[in-house]
Amino acid sequence: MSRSDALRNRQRVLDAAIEAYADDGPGFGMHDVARRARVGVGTVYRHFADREELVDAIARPFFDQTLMIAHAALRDTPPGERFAMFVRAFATAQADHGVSGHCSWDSPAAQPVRAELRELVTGFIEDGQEAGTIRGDLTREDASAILLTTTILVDATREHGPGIWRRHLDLMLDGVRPGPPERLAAPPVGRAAWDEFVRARARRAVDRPR
Amino acid sequence: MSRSDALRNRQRVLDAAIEAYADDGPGFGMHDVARRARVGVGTVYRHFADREELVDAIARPFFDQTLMIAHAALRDTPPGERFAMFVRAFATAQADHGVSGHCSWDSPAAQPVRAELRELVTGFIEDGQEAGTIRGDLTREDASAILLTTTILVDATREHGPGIWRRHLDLMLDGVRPGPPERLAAPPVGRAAWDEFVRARARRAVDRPR
DNA sequence: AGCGGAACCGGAATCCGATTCCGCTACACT
DNA sequence: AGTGTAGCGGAATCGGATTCCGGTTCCGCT
Repeated sequence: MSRSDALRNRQRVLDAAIEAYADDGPGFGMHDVARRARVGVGTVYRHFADREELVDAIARPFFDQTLMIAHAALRDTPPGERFAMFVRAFATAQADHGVSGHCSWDSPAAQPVRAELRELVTGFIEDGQEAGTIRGDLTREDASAILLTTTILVDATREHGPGIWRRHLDLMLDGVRPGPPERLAAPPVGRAAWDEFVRARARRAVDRPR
Repeated sequence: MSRSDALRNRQRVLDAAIEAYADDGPGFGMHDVARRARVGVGTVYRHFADREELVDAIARPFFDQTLMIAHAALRDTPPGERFAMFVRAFATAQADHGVSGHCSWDSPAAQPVRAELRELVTGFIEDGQEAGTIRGDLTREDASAILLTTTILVDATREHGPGIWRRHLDLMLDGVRPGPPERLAAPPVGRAAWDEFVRARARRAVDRPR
Protein backbone atom coordinates (compact mmCIF):
# COMPACT_ATOMS: atom_id res chain seq x y z
CA MET A 1 0.00 0.00 0.00
CA SER A 2 0.90 3.69 -0.24
CA ARG A 3 2.17 3.89 -3.75
CA SER A 4 3.87 7.18 -4.42
CA ASP A 5 1.33 8.35 -6.98
CA ALA A 6 -1.50 7.48 -4.62
CA LEU A 7 0.03 9.65 -1.95
CA ARG A 8 0.44 12.51 -4.36
CA ASN A 9 -3.13 12.19 -5.53
CA ARG A 10 -4.45 12.14 -2.00
CA GLN A 11 -2.72 15.42 -1.34
CA ARG A 12 -4.00 16.94 -4.55
CA VAL A 13 -7.54 15.99 -3.65
CA LEU A 14 -7.11 17.47 -0.22
CA ASP A 15 -5.79 20.75 -1.65
CA ALA A 16 -8.55 20.87 -4.20
CA ALA A 17 -11.14 20.24 -1.50
CA ILE A 18 -9.81 23.06 0.64
CA GLU A 19 -10.03 25.35 -2.35
CA ALA A 20 -13.52 24.16 -3.22
CA TYR A 21 -14.63 24.58 0.35
CA ALA A 22 -13.32 28.11 0.43
CA ASP A 23 -15.26 28.93 -2.74
CA ASP A 24 -18.53 27.12 -2.15
CA GLY A 25 -18.68 26.27 1.53
CA PRO A 26 -19.57 22.80 2.75
CA GLY A 27 -21.69 21.32 -0.02
CA PHE A 28 -19.00 21.86 -2.62
CA GLY A 29 -19.37 19.38 -5.50
CA MET A 30 -17.38 16.15 -5.45
CA HIS A 31 -17.01 16.28 -9.22
CA ASP A 32 -15.74 19.80 -8.82
CA VAL A 33 -13.08 18.64 -6.38
CA ALA A 34 -12.05 15.93 -8.82
CA ARG A 35 -11.80 18.44 -11.63
CA ARG A 36 -9.72 20.86 -9.57
CA ALA A 37 -7.43 18.01 -8.54
CA ARG A 38 -7.18 16.84 -12.17
CA VAL A 39 -8.25 13.41 -11.07
CA GLY A 40 -11.25 11.13 -11.68
CA VAL A 41 -14.16 11.10 -9.26
CA GLY A 42 -13.31 7.52 -8.46
CA THR A 43 -9.99 8.63 -7.05
CA VAL A 44 -11.62 11.12 -4.76
CA TYR A 45 -13.82 8.37 -3.41
CA ARG A 46 -10.96 5.92 -3.07
CA HIS A 47 -9.24 8.23 -0.61
CA PHE A 48 -12.30 9.58 1.18
CA ALA A 49 -15.35 7.38 1.53
CA ASP A 50 -17.76 10.29 1.23
CA ARG A 51 -18.05 14.03 1.58
CA GLU A 52 -18.10 13.85 5.33
CA GLU A 53 -14.77 12.08 5.50
CA LEU A 54 -13.27 14.61 3.15
CA VAL A 55 -14.50 17.50 5.25
CA ASP A 56 -13.15 15.75 8.33
CA ALA A 57 -9.76 15.51 6.75
CA ILE A 58 -9.79 19.21 5.98
CA ALA A 59 -10.87 20.04 9.48
CA ARG A 60 -8.46 17.89 11.44
CA PRO A 61 -5.62 20.44 11.55
CA PHE A 62 -8.14 22.80 13.08
CA PHE A 63 -8.99 20.31 15.80
CA ASP A 64 -5.35 20.01 16.66
CA GLN A 65 -4.93 23.74 16.67
CA THR A 66 -7.83 24.10 19.07
CA LEU A 67 -6.24 21.66 21.44
CA MET A 68 -2.99 23.58 21.28
CA ILE A 69 -4.84 26.76 22.10
CA ALA A 70 -6.35 25.18 25.17
CA HIS A 71 -2.99 23.94 26.35
CA ALA A 72 -1.48 27.33 25.70
CA ALA A 73 -4.20 28.95 27.82
CA LEU A 74 -3.44 26.53 30.61
CA ARG A 75 0.26 27.30 30.38
CA ASP A 76 0.43 31.01 29.68
CA THR A 77 -2.69 32.57 31.14
CA PRO A 78 -3.53 33.40 34.75
CA PRO A 79 -6.29 31.13 36.10
CA GLY A 80 -8.90 33.85 36.24
CA GLU A 81 -8.56 34.66 32.55
CA ARG A 82 -8.18 31.21 31.06
CA PHE A 83 -11.75 30.63 30.13
CA ALA A 84 -12.28 33.93 28.36
CA MET A 85 -8.90 33.66 26.71
CA PHE A 86 -9.66 30.20 25.41
CA VAL A 87 -13.10 31.05 24.09
CA ARG A 88 -11.77 34.09 22.24
CA ALA A 89 -8.80 32.24 20.81
CA PHE A 90 -11.03 29.39 19.77
CA ALA A 91 -13.35 31.71 17.91
CA THR A 92 -10.45 33.51 16.29
CA ALA A 93 -8.91 30.26 15.15
CA GLN A 94 -12.14 29.16 13.59
CA ALA A 95 -12.58 32.47 11.86
CA ASP A 96 -9.09 32.20 10.40
CA HIS A 97 -9.48 28.60 9.40
CA GLY A 98 -11.38 28.17 6.15
CA VAL A 99 -13.59 25.37 7.34
CA SER A 100 -16.89 25.62 9.09
CA GLY A 101 -16.56 24.36 12.63
CA HIS A 102 -20.29 24.01 12.74
CA CYS A 103 -20.54 20.74 10.84
CA SER A 104 -17.15 19.35 11.72
CA TRP A 105 -17.34 19.09 15.50
CA ASP A 106 -20.07 16.49 15.25
CA SER A 107 -17.96 14.13 13.20
CA PRO A 108 -16.60 10.95 14.79
CA ALA A 109 -13.06 12.09 14.07
CA ALA A 110 -13.53 15.07 16.35
CA GLN A 111 -14.81 13.19 19.37
CA PRO A 112 -11.49 12.42 21.09
CA VAL A 113 -10.44 16.04 20.78
CA ARG A 114 -13.80 17.05 22.09
CA ALA A 115 -13.45 14.89 25.14
CA GLU A 116 -10.06 16.31 25.96
CA LEU A 117 -11.32 19.83 25.44
CA ARG A 118 -14.22 19.19 27.74
CA GLU A 119 -11.83 18.36 30.55
CA LEU A 120 -9.62 21.34 29.93
CA VAL A 121 -12.50 23.77 29.72
CA THR A 122 -14.04 22.37 32.86
CA GLY A 123 -10.75 23.12 34.52
CA PHE A 124 -10.78 26.67 33.18
CA ILE A 125 -14.20 27.24 34.66
CA GLU A 126 -13.10 25.97 38.06
CA ASP A 127 -9.98 28.11 37.88
CA GLY A 128 -12.11 31.14 37.14
CA GLN A 129 -14.53 30.36 39.91
CA GLU A 130 -11.69 30.06 42.41
CA ALA A 131 -10.22 33.30 41.15
CA GLY A 132 -13.62 34.95 41.45
CA THR A 133 -13.90 35.90 37.79
CA ILE A 134 -16.55 33.36 36.85
CA ARG A 135 -19.93 33.01 38.50
CA GLY A 136 -20.21 30.01 40.77
CA ASP A 137 -23.22 28.46 39.05
CA LEU A 138 -21.69 28.21 35.60
CA THR A 139 -21.56 24.61 34.42
CA ARG A 140 -19.53 22.89 31.78
CA GLU A 141 -22.75 22.47 29.84
CA ASP A 142 -23.18 26.23 29.83
CA ALA A 143 -19.69 26.49 28.44
CA SER A 144 -20.48 23.97 25.72
CA ALA A 145 -23.52 25.94 24.71
CA ILE A 146 -21.45 29.10 24.55
CA LEU A 147 -18.90 27.39 22.36
CA LEU A 148 -21.63 26.00 20.15
CA THR A 149 -23.34 29.32 19.54
CA THR A 150 -20.02 31.03 19.05
CA THR A 151 -19.06 28.49 16.46
CA ILE A 152 -22.28 29.05 14.60
CA LEU A 153 -22.05 32.82 14.76
CA VAL A 154 -18.47 32.81 13.54
CA ASP A 155 -19.51 30.66 10.59
CA ALA A 156 -22.44 32.87 9.77
CA THR A 157 -20.37 36.02 9.83
CA ARG A 158 -17.30 34.61 8.13
CA GLU A 159 -17.26 37.16 5.31
CA HIS A 160 -17.80 40.07 7.65
CA GLY A 161 -14.77 40.01 9.82
CA PRO A 162 -14.69 39.44 13.54
CA GLY A 163 -16.66 42.52 14.55
CA ILE A 164 -20.00 40.85 15.04
CA TRP A 165 -18.97 37.70 16.83
CA ARG A 166 -16.42 39.45 19.01
CA ARG A 167 -18.97 41.85 20.29
CA HIS A 168 -21.47 39.10 20.95
CA LEU A 169 -18.89 37.01 22.71
CA ASP A 170 -17.99 39.89 24.98
CA LEU A 171 -21.62 40.37 25.87
CA MET A 172 -21.87 36.69 26.62
CA LEU A 173 -18.73 36.68 28.70
CA ASP A 174 -20.12 39.54 30.72
CA GLY A 175 -23.03 37.29 31.56
CA VAL A 176 -20.55 34.75 32.77
CA ARG A 177 -18.95 37.04 35.33
CA PRO A 178 -20.01 36.84 38.95
CA GLY A 179 -22.68 39.22 40.12
CA PRO A 180 -25.68 39.33 42.45
CA PRO A 181 -26.56 35.69 43.15
CA GLU A 182 -29.71 33.97 41.92
CA ARG A 183 -30.05 36.03 38.83
CA LEU A 184 -30.66 33.07 36.57
CA ALA A 185 -34.23 31.93 36.18
CA ALA A 186 -33.54 28.65 34.40
CA PRO A 187 -31.80 25.86 36.27
CA PRO A 188 -28.56 24.53 34.85
CA VAL A 189 -28.73 21.73 32.32
CA GLY A 190 -27.49 18.42 33.70
CA ARG A 191 -24.58 16.51 32.28
CA ALA A 192 -26.82 13.64 31.16
CA ALA A 193 -29.26 15.88 29.32
CA TRP A 194 -26.46 17.70 27.56
CA ASP A 195 -24.74 14.49 26.55
CA GLU A 196 -27.93 13.20 25.09
CA PHE A 197 -28.36 16.40 23.16
CA VAL A 198 -24.87 16.05 21.73
CA ARG A 199 -25.45 12.42 20.83
CA ALA A 200 -28.70 13.28 19.09
CA ARG A 201 -27.00 16.03 17.10
CA ALA A 202 -24.29 13.66 15.95
CA ARG A 203 -26.87 11.06 15.03
CA ARG A 204 -28.81 13.57 13.01
CA ALA A 205 -25.65 14.64 11.23
CA VAL A 206 -25.11 11.04 10.19
CA ASP A 207 -28.68 10.43 9.05
CA ARG A 208 -28.93 13.57 7.05
CA PRO A 209 -25.42 14.74 6.23
CA ARG A 210 -26.94 17.54 4.20
CA MET B 1 -58.56 32.19 -10.38
CA SER B 2 -59.10 30.43 -7.10
CA ARG B 3 -61.21 27.54 -8.18
CA SER B 4 -62.68 25.71 -5.24
CA ASP B 5 -60.71 22.50 -5.81
CA ALA B 6 -57.50 24.44 -6.20
CA LEU B 7 -58.10 26.10 -2.86
CA ARG B 8 -58.78 22.79 -1.23
CA ASN B 9 -55.64 21.25 -2.69
CA ARG B 10 -53.51 24.14 -1.64
CA GLN B 11 -54.65 23.65 1.92
CA ARG B 12 -54.02 19.93 1.76
CA VAL B 13 -50.50 20.50 0.50
CA LEU B 14 -49.89 22.99 3.27
CA ASP B 15 -51.11 20.57 5.92
CA ALA B 16 -49.07 17.77 4.45
CA ALA B 17 -46.00 19.98 4.40
CA ILE B 18 -46.41 20.91 8.05
CA GLU B 19 -46.66 17.23 8.87
CA ALA B 20 -43.65 16.37 6.72
CA TYR B 21 -41.65 19.18 8.25
CA ALA B 22 -42.45 17.97 11.72
CA ASP B 23 -41.27 14.46 10.80
CA ASP B 24 -38.20 15.20 8.70
CA GLY B 25 -37.26 18.80 9.35
CA PRO B 26 -36.55 21.23 6.51
CA GLY B 27 -35.36 19.04 3.68
CA PHE B 28 -38.53 16.95 3.73
CA GLY B 29 -39.18 15.39 0.32
CA MET B 30 -41.49 17.14 -2.11
CA HIS B 31 -42.76 13.80 -3.37
CA ASP B 32 -43.44 12.88 0.20
CA VAL B 33 -45.54 16.00 0.66
CA ALA B 34 -47.45 15.15 -2.51
CA ARG B 35 -48.09 11.63 -1.27
CA ARG B 36 -49.30 12.81 2.12
CA ALA B 37 -51.57 15.35 0.47
CA ARG B 38 -52.87 12.65 -1.93
CA VAL B 39 -51.96 14.89 -4.80
CA GLY B 40 -49.48 14.81 -7.69
CA VAL B 41 -46.07 16.45 -7.40
CA GLY B 42 -47.12 18.83 -10.12
CA THR B 43 -49.84 20.17 -7.91
CA VAL B 44 -47.42 20.87 -5.12
CA TYR B 45 -45.26 22.85 -7.51
CA ARG B 46 -48.22 24.68 -8.98
CA HIS B 47 -49.02 26.17 -5.61
CA PHE B 48 -45.48 26.67 -4.34
CA ALA B 49 -42.72 27.38 -6.82
CA ASP B 50 -40.11 25.50 -4.82
CA ARG B 51 -39.35 24.16 -1.39
CA GLU B 52 -38.42 27.56 -0.10
CA GLU B 53 -41.78 29.04 -0.93
CA LEU B 54 -43.50 26.14 0.74
CA VAL B 55 -41.45 26.58 3.89
CA ASP B 56 -42.23 30.27 3.83
CA ALA B 57 -45.92 29.54 3.70
CA ILE B 58 -45.61 27.25 6.70
CA ALA B 59 -43.64 29.84 8.59
CA ARG B 60 -45.82 32.86 7.99
CA PRO B 61 -48.18 32.29 10.93
CA PHE B 62 -45.09 32.25 13.08
CA PHE B 63 -44.00 35.64 11.78
CA ASP B 64 -47.37 37.05 12.69
CA GLN B 65 -47.24 35.48 16.11
CA THR B 66 -43.86 37.04 16.73
CA LEU B 67 -45.22 40.45 15.91
CA MET B 68 -48.10 39.89 18.28
CA ILE B 69 -45.68 38.97 21.00
CA ALA B 70 -43.77 42.17 20.52
CA HIS B 71 -46.92 44.24 20.67
CA ALA B 72 -48.02 42.36 23.76
CA ALA B 73 -44.71 43.14 25.42
CA LEU B 74 -45.18 46.81 24.61
CA ARG B 75 -48.68 46.77 26.04
CA ASP B 76 -48.45 44.51 29.08
CA THR B 77 -44.90 44.71 30.35
CA PRO B 78 -43.16 47.42 32.36
CA PRO B 79 -40.52 49.23 30.27
CA GLY B 80 -37.59 47.75 32.13
CA GLU B 81 -38.63 44.18 31.43
CA ARG B 82 -39.83 44.46 27.86
CA PHE B 83 -36.68 43.40 26.13
CA ALA B 84 -36.09 40.28 28.21
CA MET B 85 -39.75 39.41 28.07
CA PHE B 86 -39.83 39.70 24.30
CA VAL B 87 -36.69 37.68 23.74
CA ARG B 88 -37.94 34.87 25.97
CA ALA B 89 -41.38 34.87 24.44
CA PHE B 90 -39.87 34.89 20.98
CA ALA B 91 -37.74 31.87 21.75
CA THR B 92 -40.63 30.05 23.35
CA ALA B 93 -42.84 30.71 20.36
CA GLN B 94 -40.23 29.37 18.02
CA ALA B 95 -39.74 26.29 20.15
CA ASP B 96 -43.49 25.62 20.15
CA HIS B 97 -43.86 26.28 16.46
CA GLY B 98 -42.87 23.29 14.38
CA VAL B 99 -40.86 25.24 11.86
CA SER B 100 -37.23 26.19 12.02
CA GLY B 101 -36.90 29.92 12.38
CA HIS B 102 -33.33 29.62 11.26
CA CYS B 103 -34.01 29.31 7.55
CA SER B 104 -37.25 31.25 7.42
CA TRP B 105 -36.24 34.66 8.69
CA ASP B 106 -34.01 35.22 5.67
CA SER B 107 -36.84 34.73 3.23
CA PRO B 108 -38.25 37.71 1.37
CA ALA B 109 -41.66 37.08 2.91
CA ALA B 110 -40.26 37.76 6.36
CA GLN B 111 -38.65 41.10 5.61
CA PRO B 112 -41.54 43.43 6.37
CA VAL B 113 -42.12 41.72 9.70
CA ARG B 114 -38.45 41.96 10.37
CA ALA B 115 -38.40 45.66 9.77
CA GLU B 116 -41.30 46.26 12.11
CA LEU B 117 -39.69 44.07 14.76
CA ARG B 118 -36.48 45.98 14.48
CA GLU B 119 -38.26 49.16 15.42
CA LEU B 120 -40.11 47.63 18.30
CA VAL B 121 -37.04 45.96 19.73
CA THR B 122 -35.03 49.15 19.42
CA GLY B 123 -37.73 50.74 21.51
CA PHE B 124 -37.48 47.98 24.10
CA ILE B 125 -33.79 48.57 24.43
CA GLU B 126 -34.26 52.28 24.94
CA ASP B 127 -36.99 51.60 27.49
CA GLY B 128 -34.68 49.30 29.37
CA GLN B 129 -31.85 51.76 29.26
CA GLU B 130 -34.04 54.51 30.67
CA ALA B 131 -35.29 52.16 33.36
CA GLY B 132 -31.71 51.22 34.16
CA THR B 133 -32.12 47.52 33.45
CA ILE B 134 -30.14 47.44 30.22
CA ARG B 135 -26.54 48.56 29.80
CA GLY B 136 -26.20 51.84 28.03
CA ASP B 137 -23.91 50.61 25.29
CA LEU B 138 -26.22 47.89 23.99
CA THR B 139 -27.14 48.47 20.37
CA ARG B 140 -29.91 47.18 18.21
CA GLU B 141 -27.32 45.20 16.31
CA ASP B 142 -26.36 43.46 19.52
CA ALA B 143 -30.00 42.60 19.99
CA SER B 144 -30.22 41.22 16.48
CA ALA B 145 -27.23 39.00 17.09
CA ILE B 146 -28.80 37.76 20.30
CA LEU B 147 -32.00 36.94 18.47
CA LEU B 148 -30.06 35.20 15.73
CA THR B 149 -28.09 32.94 18.01
CA THR B 150 -31.15 32.25 20.09
CA THR B 151 -33.03 31.21 17.01
CA ILE B 152 -30.26 28.85 16.02
CA LEU B 153 -29.90 27.35 19.47
CA VAL B 154 -33.63 26.79 19.80
CA ASP B 155 -33.61 24.99 16.47
CA ALA B 156 -30.66 22.85 17.40
CA THR B 157 -32.17 21.80 20.71
CA ARG B 158 -35.71 21.36 19.48
CA GLU B 159 -36.03 17.74 20.59
CA HIS B 160 -34.55 18.43 23.99
CA GLY B 161 -36.98 20.81 25.54
CA PRO B 162 -36.31 24.37 26.50
CA GLY B 163 -33.73 23.64 29.21
CA ILE B 164 -30.66 24.34 27.18
CA TRP B 165 -31.69 27.46 25.35
CA ARG B 166 -33.43 28.97 28.36
CA ARG B 167 -30.32 28.67 30.42
CA HIS B 168 -28.16 30.12 27.68
CA LEU B 169 -30.56 32.97 27.13
CA ASP B 170 -30.50 33.83 30.83
CA LEU B 171 -26.74 33.89 30.77
CA MET B 172 -26.84 36.15 27.76
CA LEU B 173 -29.41 38.45 29.31
CA ASP B 174 -27.20 38.77 32.35
CA GLY B 175 -24.52 40.08 30.04
CA VAL B 176 -27.01 42.65 28.86
CA ARG B 177 -27.64 44.12 32.31
CA PRO B 178 -25.85 47.24 33.36
CA GLY B 179 -22.63 46.81 35.32
CA PRO B 180 -19.22 48.38 35.72
CA PRO B 181 -18.67 50.44 32.57
CA GLU B 182 -16.11 49.61 29.90
CA ARG B 183 -16.33 45.91 30.37
CA LEU B 184 -16.66 45.21 26.68
CA ALA B 185 -13.45 44.83 24.72
CA ALA B 186 -14.98 44.92 21.23
CA PRO B 187 -16.64 48.08 19.94
CA PRO B 188 -20.27 47.84 18.91
CA VAL B 189 -21.06 46.85 15.35
CA GLY B 190 -22.43 49.71 13.29
CA ARG B 191 -25.81 49.71 11.67
CA ALA B 192 -24.32 49.69 8.19
CA ALA B 193 -22.06 46.70 8.85
CA TRP B 194 -24.90 44.75 10.34
CA ASP B 195 -27.23 45.54 7.48
CA GLU B 196 -24.66 44.37 5.03
CA PHE B 197 -24.24 41.17 6.98
CA VAL B 198 -27.97 40.56 6.88
CA ARG B 199 -28.12 41.28 3.17
CA ALA B 200 -25.26 38.90 2.48
CA ARG B 201 -26.95 36.16 4.47
CA ALA B 202 -30.15 36.57 2.55
CA ARG B 203 -28.24 36.56 -0.72
CA ARG B 204 -26.48 33.37 0.22
CA ALA B 205 -29.80 31.78 1.18
CA VAL B 206 -31.06 32.55 -2.31
CA ASP B 207 -27.96 31.27 -4.11
CA ARG B 208 -27.75 28.06 -2.20
CA PRO B 209 -31.22 27.39 -0.77
CA ARG B 210 -29.85 24.10 0.64
C1' DA C 1 -79.11 22.32 -19.25
C1' DG C 2 -75.32 22.76 -22.23
C1' DC C 3 -70.74 24.73 -23.98
C1' DG C 4 -65.98 26.52 -24.42
C1' DG C 5 -61.83 26.98 -22.59
C1' DA C 6 -58.93 28.58 -18.84
C1' DA C 7 -57.18 26.60 -14.76
C1' DC C 8 -55.99 22.32 -12.78
C1' DC C 9 -54.48 17.62 -12.22
C1' DG C 10 -51.31 13.59 -12.07
C1' DG C 11 -47.36 11.57 -12.97
C1' DA C 12 -43.90 10.58 -16.61
C1' DA C 13 -39.75 12.68 -18.26
C1' DT C 14 -35.76 15.35 -17.32
C1' DC C 15 -31.99 17.15 -14.85
C1' DC C 16 -28.40 17.21 -11.54
C1' DG C 17 -25.16 15.74 -8.47
C1' DA C 18 -23.47 11.99 -5.29
C1' DT C 19 -21.87 7.39 -5.12
C1' DT C 20 -20.63 2.88 -7.14
C1' DC C 21 -18.60 -0.21 -10.40
C1' DC C 22 -15.31 -2.13 -13.39
C1' DG C 23 -11.98 -2.76 -17.26
C1' DC C 24 -7.53 -0.72 -17.93
C1' DT C 25 -2.91 1.31 -16.23
C1' DA C 26 1.35 1.76 -14.46
C1' DC C 27 3.81 1.22 -10.08
C1' DA C 28 6.87 -1.84 -7.26
C1' DC C 29 9.14 -5.73 -6.74
C1' DT C 30 11.86 -9.83 -8.85
C1' DA D 1 11.66 -7.29 -18.93
C1' DG D 2 7.80 -9.70 -16.53
C1' DT D 3 3.93 -9.94 -13.41
C1' DG D 4 0.58 -9.18 -9.85
C1' DT D 5 -2.09 -5.70 -7.85
C1' DA D 6 -3.23 -1.21 -5.89
C1' DG D 7 -4.92 2.55 -8.11
C1' DC D 8 -6.98 5.12 -11.88
C1' DG D 9 -10.71 7.39 -14.78
C1' DG D 10 -14.95 7.95 -16.00
C1' DA D 11 -19.27 5.56 -17.47
C1' DA D 12 -23.29 3.77 -15.20
C1' DT D 13 -26.45 3.98 -11.43
C1' DC D 14 -29.28 6.08 -8.03
C1' DG D 15 -32.10 9.40 -5.63
C1' DG D 16 -34.64 13.26 -5.41
C1' DA D 17 -35.98 17.92 -7.10
C1' DT D 18 -38.10 20.33 -10.82
C1' DT D 19 -40.39 20.69 -15.38
C1' DC D 20 -43.58 19.37 -18.93
C1' DC D 21 -47.69 18.06 -21.04
C1' DG D 22 -51.90 15.32 -22.41
C1' DG D 23 -56.16 14.69 -20.19
C1' DT D 24 -59.76 16.44 -16.80
C1' DT D 25 -62.61 19.80 -14.06
C1' DC D 26 -64.75 23.73 -12.75
C1' DC D 27 -66.86 28.41 -13.87
C1' DG D 28 -69.22 31.87 -16.38
C1' DC D 29 -72.18 32.54 -20.03
C1' DT D 30 -75.91 31.55 -23.19
